Amino acid sequence: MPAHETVRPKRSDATRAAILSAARERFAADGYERATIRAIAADAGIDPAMVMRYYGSKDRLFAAAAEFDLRLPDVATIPRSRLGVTLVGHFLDRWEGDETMLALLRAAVTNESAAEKMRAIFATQVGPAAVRLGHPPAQARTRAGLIATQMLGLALCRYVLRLPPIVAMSRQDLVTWLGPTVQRYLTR
Amino acid sequence: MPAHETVRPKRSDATRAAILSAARERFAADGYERATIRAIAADAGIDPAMVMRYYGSKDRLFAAAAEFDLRLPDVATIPRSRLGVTLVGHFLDRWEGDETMLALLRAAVTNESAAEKMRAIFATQVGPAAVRLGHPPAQARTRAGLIATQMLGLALCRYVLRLPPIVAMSRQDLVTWLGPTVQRYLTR
DNA sequence: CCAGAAAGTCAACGCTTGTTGGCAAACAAG
DNA sequence: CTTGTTTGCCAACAAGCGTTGACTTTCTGG
Repeated sequence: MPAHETVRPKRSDATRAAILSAARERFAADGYERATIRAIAADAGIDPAMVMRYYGSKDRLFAAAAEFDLRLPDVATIPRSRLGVTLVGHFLDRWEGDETMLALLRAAVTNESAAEKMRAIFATQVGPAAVRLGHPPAQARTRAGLIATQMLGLALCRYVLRLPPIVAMSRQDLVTWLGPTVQRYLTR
Repeated sequence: MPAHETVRPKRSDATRAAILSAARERFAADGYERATIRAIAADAGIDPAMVMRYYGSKDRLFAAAAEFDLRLPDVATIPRSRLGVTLVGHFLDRWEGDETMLALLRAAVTNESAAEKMRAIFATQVGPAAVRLGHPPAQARTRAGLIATQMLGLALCRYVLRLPPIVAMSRQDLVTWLGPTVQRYLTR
């Protein structure tokens, strides 16, 4: 197989993608243990055995389905005074457009490898942003953690627990209320 | 049985208590579905059938084990400027001394009746506190929800996900950082 | 001391789960 | 057309689950 040619898409790619998409949905809706391979396979319209063939085990399927990048903007390009509101808005966009984060959050509560993935996201994606703002590394890690408490708490209350007052709030309301909090955690 | 006499403690009360205590531990450590009746019974040193006899079903056992009262102090007696730090300290005390809240949080992510219980706690215990501070009811509910995002987010990161920077922080650090946030959510 | 109730044990049920191996159909290459 | 490989389905497994009913042991009131 010549390396310079584009690899021809395999016939099974569509199935793989269908499995991954169904898996994200189920993990997001039900959490790790209640999302069954059989249900995921049924959603994808294929046999449970195919899930095993392509992903090996439920654990590895979850690992593949929960790959997530926050895609944080470069904080250096954001006006200092608008850091908080911008980031809160970005988190909301990133979560509502893709249920991967919800799957990860629901699973992380009872699954250790999912929890580890969540820790890695804040350590490797939010932490460096705080460093770029001029904070020493140790302090940057703390600030990233504080942002996690507020933003994951928001996700928990709005999407998982569905607290009525939080569900009722508009995107703008949330940005207005939580923006200053994140601003303070990031800039003192 | 004369009503004026104290009811003699039944012989089974110790067992009932042991089951409840083991159940709280397991639900807190493993979440609702991974905490098995068999494991709870083993921890309590009795047969799984006893759990069924005394609590009827796993659902009802959980309901009994997750009864929780925040025991919020009367906000009217707290100096206005210290409301935030006082409440954050109180939440921390209430959570570290009793794993019921952790059991409830872990279970609420995948169990609807646990989620309902969590919603009720903030609606009936935190909401009224905001009303007592002079806010109109609708606004008080919103404020209680905002406090939930921050305090449940803290519990999630510190006790469930175990984010290292949040685990490393002292009680005093947390009060200092989160106090002003809760203060703002409560007093504008 | 004795009958009846309470407390506790034991073995099993029906069901669901992740996972496996064998076999049929569809495709690709010669 | 004939191979060999890829893709897929089917049936079954071993294990674990919540739950049940029959049985034995322990206590208690008269």
